Amino acid sequence: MSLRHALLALLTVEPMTGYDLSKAFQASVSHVWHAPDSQIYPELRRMEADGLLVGTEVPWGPRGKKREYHVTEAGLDAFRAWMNEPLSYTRERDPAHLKAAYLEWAEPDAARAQLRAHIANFDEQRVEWLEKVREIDTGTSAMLEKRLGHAPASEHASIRAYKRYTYVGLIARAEHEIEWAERGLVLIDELNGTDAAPPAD
Amino acid sequence: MSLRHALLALLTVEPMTGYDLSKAFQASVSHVWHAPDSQIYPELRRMEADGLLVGTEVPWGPRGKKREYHVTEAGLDAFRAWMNEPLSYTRERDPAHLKAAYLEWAEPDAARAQLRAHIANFDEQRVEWLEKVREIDTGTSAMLEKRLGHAPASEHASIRAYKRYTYVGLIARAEHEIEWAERGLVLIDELNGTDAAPPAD
DNA sequence: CGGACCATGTAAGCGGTTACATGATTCT
DNA sequence: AGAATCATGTAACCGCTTACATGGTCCG
Repeated sequence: MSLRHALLALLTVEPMTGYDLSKAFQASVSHVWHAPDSQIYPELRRMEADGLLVGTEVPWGPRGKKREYHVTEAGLDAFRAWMNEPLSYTRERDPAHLKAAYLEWAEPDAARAQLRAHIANFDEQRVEWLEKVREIDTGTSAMLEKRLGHAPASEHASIRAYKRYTYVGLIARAEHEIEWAERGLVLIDELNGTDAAPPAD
Repeated sequence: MSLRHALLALLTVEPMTGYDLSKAFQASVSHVWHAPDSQIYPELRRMEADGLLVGTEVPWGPRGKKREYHVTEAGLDAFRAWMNEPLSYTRERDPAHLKAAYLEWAEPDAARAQLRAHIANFDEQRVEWLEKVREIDTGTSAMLEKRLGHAPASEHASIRAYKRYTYVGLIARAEHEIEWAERGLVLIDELNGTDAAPPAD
């Protein structure tokens, strides 16, 4: 049910079409939340049916049209309610750590490749999030600046701070995952005796 | 598709029933992977149909019976193949960080409660994993000791080391999440001016 | 005899993935 | 004219959750 709230979060900035939201997901929430078109369009229809959004047909070119959604009062209430209610933490399901626990079954090279992929994955995320923080700090995030434009000045500090806080936390987590995988690479070498003889010194 | 491989991982130790596996999930893989009975039993049937397992009916009491599964060669091959192939990293979907990014929408107290729940959740996990590491170190993990009993002595170090490595990594991650949430609590206080006046000293 | 535990599922539904399908617009 | 992009979905399937259902065993 978080897709619904992620969509609400984005639509609190300004009315958007399904296509806009799809792009916004990639540009602004990517790596915190992902959703394909095939999920976004039907969900928007459902949200409209539930009264959280109102969709209006907007002409686009001579024959084309698009549907722009804006949040209703009920939608804002639903979003605030979600923000105020505690999250239910679901059980861990972590394939990378599951595999790590049984790494003795893998070929050493496959085990190394696994951990290198882990590093590559989180390094990529890290770079993206560093860029997000830079955008927050330099005022070059289109979505954030629009959001600030519609919010009272008294809230600007909070809005900016919470976004920054989120991304900085994700960067730290990515760095932790990278360090963990790097320790794993060392461990694989140790267990497979790549070092000729441990120096007794 | 990881449930299947988690089940294979556990069944490489010794033959077990669905009920045993359900318990083993709670005791040994809990918080790395969770699966309810309603998922385990049908999956075991499917795995048997796919030739990865063989199930044998074992009498249990005067009229009762249970089905004990053991891994076939094909099952071992499938498990090794999974261990040797790289994981595909799926997109992030992280409700806690999604909410954190929009914390200005929550009441300060709700925001605090949210972060405290985050701390409680990861603190609980941390305690469980610390206990797992202790069991590994003291040789009091039933599953691990059984596993070592069936493995050549030359592999004991690796088996133990990878399990330890996994849990230590998870502990570090939990601690990171706790630290992040604690920074968040400080941030909420700062933004809501709980401190009467910042000491200029 | 009752309560804790052992044992094995079915069924409905949900959120998400993957693949497919269609057509208009804008720019070069 | 063709390519990139804008725009909106449908359909099949999959893994997982939640709720429900049933019956046997073991021990005090």
